[in-house]
Amino acid sequence: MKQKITLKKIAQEFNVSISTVSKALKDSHEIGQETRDRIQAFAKFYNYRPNNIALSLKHRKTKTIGVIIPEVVHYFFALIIEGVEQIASQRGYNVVVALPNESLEKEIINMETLADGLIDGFILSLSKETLRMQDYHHINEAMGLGMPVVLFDRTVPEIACDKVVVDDTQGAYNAVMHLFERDRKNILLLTTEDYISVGRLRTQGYFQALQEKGIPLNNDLIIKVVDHENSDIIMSQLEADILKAFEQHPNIDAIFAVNEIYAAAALRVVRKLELKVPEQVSIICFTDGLISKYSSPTLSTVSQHGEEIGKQAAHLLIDRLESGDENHPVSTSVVPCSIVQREST
Amino acid sequence: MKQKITLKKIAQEFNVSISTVSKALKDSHEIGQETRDRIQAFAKFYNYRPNNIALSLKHRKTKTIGVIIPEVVHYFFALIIEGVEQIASQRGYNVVVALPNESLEKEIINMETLADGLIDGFILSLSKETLRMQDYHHINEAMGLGMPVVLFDRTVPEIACDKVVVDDTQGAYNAVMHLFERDRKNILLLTTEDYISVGRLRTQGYFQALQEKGIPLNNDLIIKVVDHENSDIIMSQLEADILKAFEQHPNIDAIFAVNEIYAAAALRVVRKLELKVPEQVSIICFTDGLISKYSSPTLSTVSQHGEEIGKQAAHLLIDRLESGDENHPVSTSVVPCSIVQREST
DNA sequence: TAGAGTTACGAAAACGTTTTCGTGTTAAAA
DNA sequence: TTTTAACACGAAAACGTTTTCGTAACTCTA
Repeated sequence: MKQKITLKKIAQEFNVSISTVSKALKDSHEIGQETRDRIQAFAKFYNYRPNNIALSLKHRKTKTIGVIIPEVVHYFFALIIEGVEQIASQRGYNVVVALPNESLEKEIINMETLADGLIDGFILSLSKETLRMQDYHHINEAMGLGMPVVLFDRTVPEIACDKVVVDDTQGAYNAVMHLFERDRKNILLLTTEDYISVGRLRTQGYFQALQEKGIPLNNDLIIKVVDHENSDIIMSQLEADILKAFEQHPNIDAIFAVNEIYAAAALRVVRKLELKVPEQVSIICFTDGLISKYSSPTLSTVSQHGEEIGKQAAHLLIDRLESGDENHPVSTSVVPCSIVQREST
Repeated sequence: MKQKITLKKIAQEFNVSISTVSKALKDSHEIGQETRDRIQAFAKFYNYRPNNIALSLKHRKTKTIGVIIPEVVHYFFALIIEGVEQIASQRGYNVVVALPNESLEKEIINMETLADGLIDGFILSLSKETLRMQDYHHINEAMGLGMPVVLFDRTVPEIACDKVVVDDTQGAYNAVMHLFERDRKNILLLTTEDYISVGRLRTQGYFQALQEKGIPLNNDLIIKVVDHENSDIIMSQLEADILKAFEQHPNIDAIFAVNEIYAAAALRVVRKLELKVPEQVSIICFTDGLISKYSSPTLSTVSQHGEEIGKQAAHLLIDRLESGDENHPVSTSVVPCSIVQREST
């Protein structure tokens, strides 16, 4: 096993000092042309690469940013990462990602280990548990220690930092309007409990659209999915609820789901009832992911433009990092949603 | 902004040396009980946490392992990460993940930046492009520099390192047998081009099963999907191919796909043809992911137990890291597949 | 030929730790 | 009282860099 080559070894080889080597490799005019050439050739031959750890220690910054994603499996989050990576590499930063898997405890651990010198700043979306517990001390602590944080998608007002959010209310409103345009009147809403901000906001959008159309709110047409560790239980409960809704209200002619998993459940029930999509029942949902794209019929969705969110978050973070200004004002950027129409509407 | 607290600052506070502080925090008996207590209390109060970068530089190891995943969006890879994380945190390691997005170039960049001091070893699955180009120099270079590598899922014999693979051939064989047991005779195979090892192996399993049943190979029943940057083009081409196969061979009564995306395409075509699943056509595929779980009907799959793969890979890597033995023998561990039966068979 | 300027390099500090090896002080043993 | 041991702590090197500040040896200029 060849050991990694260091400045010291090169210096020994040429009987010069470490500083000379360092400068020679940076093509400093302080070093004679001939020495420079020889050292550079040698370094190239042995594939010298500076040790990042040493650089980080020296410069007290790591040029890497940490992305914390509650759950990888969402295509949406995958897009975020891609967006962040694009901008990061453009602007000379590395990206590492951590996956607390919706757990507050792991979120804290992830943040702490990353914060201990490994990264310069965070881009993160809060885990469900964090939201439920309303425990944000770790985020605020990190910021208190001068570690910038950009929150995206699942944010809360209690944390004063840069944020990138989608216009959930507007997106939901548009989705429901999209259904109205197709002469749908009785729209079943599948949403989350209110502590999930995005669920709450999307529910609001639904309300707004109804109100504007002068359609009275019918609580029977709102199903709030109760979260549970076991996703199978969530799903079967949800399907039962949807079935019941259809039994009580056979005139339901559209479904709006706040994510594609719920829409998939709806699709199963609708199929069981032998209703035609989209002829008898239209379906539209948030999250333009794999399930919507590959289900049959394919599902119309509200796309949140994950990549764009990732890009903006990265820009926001790096801008702050490079401003060096402690009082850099916080900003919230809102990226609009757009409707992706497919077979289900 | 409070600056992060360091040993030096604590030392100043107490008018002792840095070494004393370091030892006190480690509860060394070299330091008087009283001093120890006071320093520990102070450190706790100010929430002292050692700087990881400095530790890494000192110990010349980072206690973090890098996982390189060609594409996040696969649920399978998400499971891998979870498995790795579990074992890693159990054994005191951090995990960072990089996502080259199926590109050889990004794979190389990712590896290089991580290798420059950020991690102690790699767990990775080769990107499609890497496999196509058969360019493995970066992997071998990393290993040459004493950076251990564990390959999983998409592996090649040209790289001599620890590996964790699924028994693709066996899994495919079992899947096809599963179809035979349901009296299916004419099985359409949807597979990849042969340079993707897992596709090739799964195709082999299909051949084996047919051979054992004495059923002659019919090339019309084998569709090899040509890869393309634009997944929509892949999909529509695939759907056209499947449709053609059904037109030429109306007696097709089952489909075996090497991944769930292809199965989703099959499902769409079958629906278009108004064939009942599973009554008229059974479907089974590799990759027990979200699409299979949430499609309707739900798809039977060959599960590769991603989490288990991740766990074994992590163990393999950490074992090697901690053995300190340059000649630690390489091993390949094979984790069996199992069939998850759902509505489609 | 003295002074100034240039060239080509080295010494050393710094980043935050850990760890080995002293060493001065005090207490116990001979 | 001298020797020895235990105790409590500090100095310094090391990890691999970057960077500031010197400085010796030349080369000009006047």
